[in-house]
Amino acid sequence: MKTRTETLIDFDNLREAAECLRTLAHPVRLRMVQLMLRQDLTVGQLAKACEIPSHMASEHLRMMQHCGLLARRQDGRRIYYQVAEPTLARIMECIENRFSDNRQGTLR
Amino acid sequence: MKTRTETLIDFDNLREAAECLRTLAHPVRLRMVQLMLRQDLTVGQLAKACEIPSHMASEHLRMMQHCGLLARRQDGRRIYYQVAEPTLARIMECIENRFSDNRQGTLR
DNA sequence: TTGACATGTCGCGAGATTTCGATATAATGA
DNA sequence: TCATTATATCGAAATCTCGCGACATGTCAA
Repeated sequence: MKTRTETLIDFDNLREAAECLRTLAHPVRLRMVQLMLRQDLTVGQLAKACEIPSHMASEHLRMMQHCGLLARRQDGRRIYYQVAEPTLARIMECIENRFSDNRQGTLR
Repeated sequence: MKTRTETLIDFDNLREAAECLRTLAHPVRLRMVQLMLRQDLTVGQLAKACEIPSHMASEHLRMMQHCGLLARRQDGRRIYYQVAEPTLARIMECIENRFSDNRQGTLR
């Protein structure tokens, strides 16, 4: 049986969690995660979908890989990134539920 | 039946989602949310629990209220904040599962 | 080997965020 | 009213982030 304080995260882990969230907290990176959860895409395809130059897409993806959210796979000169952290899919579900336009008006 | 593109959030909403996540993405604010999900606490109590001066607690709380995550209730000169966004509880569950120390080693 | 393509790295300047002390407001009790 | 307590606001300094152009690397096809 778990007490509630067992799930109080210690401060070092909170710092790490905050870093991951801060990395995720960018409109382009959120879109990229949404796309990656739906299909396998290269850096260039993700860049095009987000309407940014591919060298900037590369940087966003590197940031997310760096904090463990993404994994990288190479195929020739194409690089594919995919979601590596299962929790991320669940968090995106929450966000999609809350921020999709086709929702029954709660807040705002 | 939903197609997947129905849940692709438009860019304005992504910006808003990113702002909420950025607001959440701070170790002290994460701790505060954890505490508020467990019990009703005043600004001063939250400040003490987080070992920060209460005027800084006040500022963190204001930020979270500003983007709709918290609600504010006054009782005399005490102010109580509480989680107003149901999604936040679900996101914190995800984070607690992923970052609690008593977990079966997945990443890292 | 050469050229083109795909991705990654570097460093800059503008702007945002964090932390903090000082000060302000507002409610309470003596 | 006056002092005290609880919370909030302001403004400055240090630090971090964003978007970008310029350049670098690595892979392939001819």
